[in-house]
Amino acid sequence: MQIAKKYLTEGLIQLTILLSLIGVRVDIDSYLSGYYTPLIEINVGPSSAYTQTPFHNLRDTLDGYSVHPKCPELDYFFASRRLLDEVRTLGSPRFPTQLNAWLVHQVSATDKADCGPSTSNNTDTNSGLESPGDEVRNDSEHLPDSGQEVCKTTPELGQRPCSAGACGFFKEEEDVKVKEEEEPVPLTQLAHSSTLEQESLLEGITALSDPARHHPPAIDIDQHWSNLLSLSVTDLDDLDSLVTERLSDLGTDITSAISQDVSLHDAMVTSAGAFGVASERAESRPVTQQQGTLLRLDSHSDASPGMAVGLAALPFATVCNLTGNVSSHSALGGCLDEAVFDQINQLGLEGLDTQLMGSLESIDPQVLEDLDSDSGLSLESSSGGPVSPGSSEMSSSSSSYCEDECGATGYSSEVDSVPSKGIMEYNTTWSPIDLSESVWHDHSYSSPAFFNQPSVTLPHKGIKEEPLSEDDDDGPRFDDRELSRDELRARALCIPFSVLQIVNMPVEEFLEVLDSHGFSPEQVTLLRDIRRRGKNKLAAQNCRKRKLDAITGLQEEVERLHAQRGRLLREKQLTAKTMGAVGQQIKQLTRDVLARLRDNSGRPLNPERFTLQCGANGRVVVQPVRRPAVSTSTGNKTDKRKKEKKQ
DNA sequence: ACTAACTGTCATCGT
DNA sequence: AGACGATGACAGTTA
Repeated sequence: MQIAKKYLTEGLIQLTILLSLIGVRVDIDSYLSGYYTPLIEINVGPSSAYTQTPFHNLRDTLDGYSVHPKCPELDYFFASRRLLDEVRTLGSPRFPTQLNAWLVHQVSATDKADCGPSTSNNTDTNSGLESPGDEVRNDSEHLPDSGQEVCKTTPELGQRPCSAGACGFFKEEEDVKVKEEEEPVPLTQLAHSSTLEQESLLEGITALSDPARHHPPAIDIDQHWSNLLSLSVTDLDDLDSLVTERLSDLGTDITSAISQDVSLHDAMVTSAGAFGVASERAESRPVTQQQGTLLRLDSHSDASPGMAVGLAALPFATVCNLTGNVSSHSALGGCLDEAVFDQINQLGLEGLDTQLMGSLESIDPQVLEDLDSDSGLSLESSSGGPVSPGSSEMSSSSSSYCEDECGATGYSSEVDSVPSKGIMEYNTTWSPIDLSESVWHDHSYSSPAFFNQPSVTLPHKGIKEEPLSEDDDDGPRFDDRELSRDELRARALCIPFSVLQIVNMPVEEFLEVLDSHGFSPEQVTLLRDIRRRGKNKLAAQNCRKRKLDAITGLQEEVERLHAQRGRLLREKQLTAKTMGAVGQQIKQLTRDVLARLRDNSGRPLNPERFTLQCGANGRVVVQPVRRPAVSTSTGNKTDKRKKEKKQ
């Protein structure tokens, strides 16, 4: 998931950069939220919740190419990633995406305050023409002539604290975690490093796109577009034609360029403090809004490869040169109309990966503290159900025991709390892998609360509990919660590990814990029992799930066989009817033929005494009807009986 | 009170 | 030998 997110984010960021360079302001947050809808569908697979996958094994194969055979979701996921890598190696800058949110207009610095962190736009329907509505008109009225175009990406990409893929890609995130141990930095901020890195990159690139600093030469707009479109002669013919059509509309108002589904407030960022404002607004945005956008926006991953060659392949300078012209709400705005965007939406974006990632490496971790990611998808996409209490505490899951059994662990990965001190040493050694998206349900050991709260187990009935607010303190949150027996035992024996930790840590780590902490024999026994019971609990859940699946499969097969039986019976009846009809026809034909034949005496043949036989060579011959052997046999029998009687 | 469904746990077996 | 997964059986809980 993280990898998919990363790719997606990269692509969108790159597209955003490109569009910003030509003066188009893009709201990618809503798109990013919507992108995960299909991923959610993947994650809510039927067996995902019960699949126990030793993802600590995957830690050693961060590329993820070694997929546990029992995790089809991961298999699918890594296969997709591998395909993406292969596509990457081809050098073709393509990434199938679709953007549904666009905004093309300028905003003055004074509008920033007016716009504010509104959240209404993201909950609008897909028809972007109606969503911005009045605001579009207002903004168009406020369009300053000297307004600067600023590319803004709302950092709403909720970064899961850990996932197999993310661990492989965001090394710097791990570095941040190490640093986090030194400084009590909220994990919430740290977990979104990927997004922040991209923003940092954008911040650096914005200088290039800033018309105030980068005044492109005044070149004819049509020539620019000709250059632009000529780069995709084969794949963008439609786009070309569309653009040509749109060129006739160059005189239209700039507001017409707002094609669809524009999250106006999110997209409007003035030139002053672009990213700061963006980040602040991102923080203030309610998560529920992200959910709304997540459900509202659709995303396509099936974009035709042919369309993948486009803006991403544009020379950087060419795009830059367009900046000033387009930003001045010239007639080019008409070119950026809906139909054109539909084409552009499918353009590939991976061409700049290397360059961008290189810039991402230079992220300043300190910046992460100022930014937040609403991660409108983390909770929803991961749980597929009620948010587990304490899900917000998965934080340390980004750095702790979210390992294999996280398959049944559920929920998510909202990162916001302080990691458990007792497990800090493991936080640094275990790669964070968040498989919460593969989880459907709660289990005692799966509650994310246990990551941070040693010796605390969420009882099963905790599923029905309302999700706790994320800003709750750890202490009272768990005091009023019923503890499992193992948690009570662990507390009684002062075991500094939560049940979840005990269960989920790799065996090597577990043995090391047993050896290095100087536990008493009772404590060791309890630790082993807790681990055994926890694993067995998950195994039982998995087993039951498989059993139900098997039952379901058998029921389906029974239904299928019933249907097949009925179909065969009908075929049999039909065949019998056909055979009967054919037999009657043959009999009738035989009678007709025989009636027209004459014997040596010139008399017609008796149909009862003669019949027609069709030979293998196709010849038809008249044969006398053989008396049934039964009659002879019966005669023989009667003879035998007579003889017996005589005897 | 009874029942079905769900869940945790134990014992056992195989890998 | 030990860890682990799978699974049947049993018991507790809950609706």
